[in-house]
Amino acid sequence: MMNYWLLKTEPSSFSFTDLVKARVTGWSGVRNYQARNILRDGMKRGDRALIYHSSAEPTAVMGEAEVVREGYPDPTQFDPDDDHYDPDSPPDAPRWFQVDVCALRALPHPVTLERIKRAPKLKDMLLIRRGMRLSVQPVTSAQYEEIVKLGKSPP
DNA sequence: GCCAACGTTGGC
DNA sequence: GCCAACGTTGGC
Repeated sequence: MMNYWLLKTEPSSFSFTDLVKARVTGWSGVRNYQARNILRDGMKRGDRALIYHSSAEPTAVMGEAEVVREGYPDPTQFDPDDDHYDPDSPPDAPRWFQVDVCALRALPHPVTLERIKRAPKLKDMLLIRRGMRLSVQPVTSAQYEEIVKLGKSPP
């Protein structure tokens, strides 16, 4: 049973292009408990994820990725030189987790937030729920397929 | 456990 | 840069 997700990233720090270049990447730096629970318990090998650019021009789903390693402790929480260092995370019971993802393919036409808001089939996406800021969130298979379909044609 | 103050996210 | 809508922290 495959699950579907959406991962937000700010392209100024890590873009979908960076993911393509890196091939396999640890999705590190998530510091929200709800998102942590999804990374630790929800995401399974083979699951698919939409990669979304936030705080970008335009804000849009850029491409697809696959989960290639399930949740394990995010090493950046123990690195004092890292922006996401968490001195309160116990090494024997790490607080923050990450998965590894691999880029699958770019959408030929990135699906902008504006377009998502206009698509009737996408009206229930968590992404466009008011105040919904989760950086790791579930999507339904129908929502996932609709985004991929929209991404094949210009707006 | 309540809740005010504070910090963060993220669209605009 | 603004600010709404959160989430977190910490005094009580």
